[in-house]
Amino acid sequence: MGTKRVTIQDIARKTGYSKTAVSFAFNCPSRISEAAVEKILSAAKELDYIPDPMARNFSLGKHMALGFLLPQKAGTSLGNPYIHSVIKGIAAECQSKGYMLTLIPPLHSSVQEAVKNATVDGIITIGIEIDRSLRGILRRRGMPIVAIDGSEDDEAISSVSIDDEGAAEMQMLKVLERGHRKIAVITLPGDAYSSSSAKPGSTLEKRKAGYAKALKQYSMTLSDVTLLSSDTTIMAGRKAAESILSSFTPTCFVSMSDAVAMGIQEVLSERKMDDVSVIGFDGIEEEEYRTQYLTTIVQSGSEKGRVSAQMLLAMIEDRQSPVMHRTVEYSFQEGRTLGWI
Amino acid sequence: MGTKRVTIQDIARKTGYSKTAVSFAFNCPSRISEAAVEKILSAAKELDYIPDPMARNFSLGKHMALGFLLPQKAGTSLGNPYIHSVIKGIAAECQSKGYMLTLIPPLHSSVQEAVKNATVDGIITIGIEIDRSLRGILRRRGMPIVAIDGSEDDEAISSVSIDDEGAAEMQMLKVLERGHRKIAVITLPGDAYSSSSAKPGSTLEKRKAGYAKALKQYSMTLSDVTLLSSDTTIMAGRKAAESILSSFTPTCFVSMSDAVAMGIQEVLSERKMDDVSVIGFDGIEEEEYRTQYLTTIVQSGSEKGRVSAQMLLAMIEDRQSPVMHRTVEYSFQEGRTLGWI
DNA sequence: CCGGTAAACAAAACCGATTTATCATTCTTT
DNA sequence: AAAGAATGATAAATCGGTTTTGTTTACCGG
Repeated sequence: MGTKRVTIQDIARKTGYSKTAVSFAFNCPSRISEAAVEKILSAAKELDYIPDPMARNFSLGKHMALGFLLPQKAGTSLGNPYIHSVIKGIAAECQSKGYMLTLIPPLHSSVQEAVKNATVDGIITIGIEIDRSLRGILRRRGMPIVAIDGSEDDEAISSVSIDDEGAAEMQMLKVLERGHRKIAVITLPGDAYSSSSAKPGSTLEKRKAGYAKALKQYSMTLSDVTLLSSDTTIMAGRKAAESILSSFTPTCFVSMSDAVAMGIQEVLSERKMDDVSVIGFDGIEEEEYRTQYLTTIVQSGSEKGRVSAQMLLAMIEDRQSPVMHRTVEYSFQEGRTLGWI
Repeated sequence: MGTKRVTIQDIARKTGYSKTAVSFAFNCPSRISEAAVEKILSAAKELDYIPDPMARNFSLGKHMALGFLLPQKAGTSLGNPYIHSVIKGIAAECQSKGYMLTLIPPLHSSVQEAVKNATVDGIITIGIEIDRSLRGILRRRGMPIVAIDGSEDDEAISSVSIDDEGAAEMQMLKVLERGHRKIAVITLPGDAYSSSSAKPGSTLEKRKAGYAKALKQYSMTLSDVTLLSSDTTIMAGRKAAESILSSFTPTCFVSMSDAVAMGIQEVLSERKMDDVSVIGFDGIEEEEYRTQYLTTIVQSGSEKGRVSAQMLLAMIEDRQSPVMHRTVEYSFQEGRTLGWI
C-alpha cells in the first residue's frame, strides 16, 4: 500500500544522474557513457522500475493501439461471426507489429462520441457510412481510417472490400447452372451492418447488380426471383424461410449471409425438405466452429482484417500514404446444401 | 495539412480567459461565471475543439479501458469460440460503463512485456497461471486483475470460474445414466489454454475429480475409461478420435471441449458410425453460429466475461474491493449426439 | 469604516516520460 | 598552443490536459 510508483525521477535521484541520462540509458545508450548506462540499468532493476507506458505514449504522441469501431452494440457486433473473423485478422497483424487492438463500442449510443474519446492511433470501421461529422472528427484528431465494406467509391477514405458484384454473380451462377429456376433471394437489410439506408454503391445494390448480371445470362431478371430482406442472424433467417415457405416452395434459397442461410437450413431440416437447396455468403475460418457443410461464397474476414490493419499501420507510420482501395479474393466453397435439379 | 491540433491554450487565447477557466467550463461549469462558460463553449465550438483524450487520461491517471490478455497468439486465442464469447461479455459490460476494451496480444511472445506496456486500467486473463513475475508487474503498476478459469484457490487474486468438478460430474453422469460403459475421455492439454503444466487445483484436475465422483456412483473408476489429452481445436479432435478408434470403439466420447467434440463428430459421421455418442463441454451462445446439435455442458462464456468485467470495474473504482471468487452457472444442453445404449 | 468572506479568475504545479538546447570537458588537428 | 570537434552530462522545454494555490475585487455585517 505504501508502495508508490517508481518513476524515472527516483532512478535519477538514486544514481545521482539526471532524468535525461536515465531516459537515454533506456532508449539511446550510445549517448551516454557505458559506466553510466550500467549503473542506471542496475539501479532500475533494483527498484523494479517500469516506465509508465501512458506517459511515454503521451510524450511520443503515439498510442501503440489500433481501434476497431464496433458498428452496433458490443454484443451484437461481436455476435456476428464475420465481424469476429475480421477482428481476428486485425489482431494478428497488430500482434506482429507490437500494437494493441482496442474495441471501441459506441459511447452513449454515439459512434462520434466514441471516436472523440478513443485513445488509438487509427481506426478501422466495418460496414458503416463515414459521414461528414465523423470525417470532421477524424480530421481534427489527425486520425487515419480504413473502411471495411464501405466507401469503395470515396476518394478520401481508404477501403478494403471484395468485388461484391462479381461475388454475387458467381453465387447466382452456381445456382443457375445447377438448374434452379424457382429461387428465393434473402438480402441484407438496408446497409450491411448499420442502419443506414440502401444507397447506390452500397453492398446491397452491388450484389443485386451481380445477381441481375447472372440472371441475364439465363434470360432472366431480378423480377423472376423472390426477394426478401432479413437481418443477419440465424433467428432472422428462420423467420425469412418460414415467411417464404408460407407462400411458395423454391428449389433454392440464395442468402446474402451465412447466418441467415443457417437459419433457413434449420427450418428446411426440421420440415424434412432436404431437396431444397441453400447457398450462403460470407464463409468462416477453418479454425472456428465449422460450417463447411454449408455451400457458400467465402470472403475471408480475417484477410480483410489483416489487409486493413496493414494499410492503417502504413498510414500511421508514413504520415501520408495515398488513399487506396483494395479488394480481397472471394471463392466458391462447395458444401452439402446446394444440389442439382 | 497546415491545420494543427486545437488545444485548450487556443481556446484560452481566443477568449482571453485562462486554461483553468476553459477546463472548468467543460468539467465544472459552476466554478466560473455563466457568461464565461458561454463564451468559452461557443469559442470551443467555433474552433472545433476536441479535448485530447490521452492528455486528459494522463492527467487523471486513468485510461478508460479494460485489458483482455490473449493467452496465446492472437489468431489462436480469437479462434477459440469460448474465448470469443467471453470477450463478448466483457465488451458488453465495458460499453455500458463507457470503457473501451483493449485486446492485449503477447508482445514479442511475452505476456509480461505486454502487460508492462499495456495502457489499461485493469486486466482480465483467461486460463493462464498468474506467476510470481506477472504478479510483481501488476503490483508495481498498481493494476487490478481478475482471472477467468484460474486461480480459484488463490487468496490474492479475484477469479471467475464454474464449479468444474460439479460440471464434469454432471457430464459423466448423463453419459452413465444412458447406459454407456465403454467410454473414451478426451481431456484438456495440461492447463486449459496455456502451456503450463497440470497442477493440483487446475481445471483439468478438477474435472477429472468430477469424473471420478460420477464413475464411483456406478462402481467404476477413472481406470475403467480411456483417457487421451488433446488440444482444443477441431483438427486436434479429429486426430484424437482417429487415435482412439484405431485401438477400440467406445460407445461414447466424452470431451472436455466442444471444438474437440466437433472434430470427433466429423470423423464419426464420415465413417457412418452414427451409433457412437459424443458429449462436449463449453457450449456457445445462441446468437452465434449454432452448434445446438451437439449435446454438451454449457458454461456461459459471455456470463463469465460480464461478471469479471463487473468485478474489475468495481476494483478500479473502489480502489480496494476485497478479493472475490465467483462462480457462474453451468447446465446440460440436450443435443442430438448423445444416445441411449 | 474595517475585518472577513465569497466569487471569479489567473498563475503555476503536476502527471512522467522524451527531447532540445546548452555547457563543460577532453581530444584532435594544424 | 590555439581553434575546432567530439564526448558526457544536465537544465529546461514539451506534450495537453487537471488541480492546487494565489490574487483581485466586491460584498457583507458589526
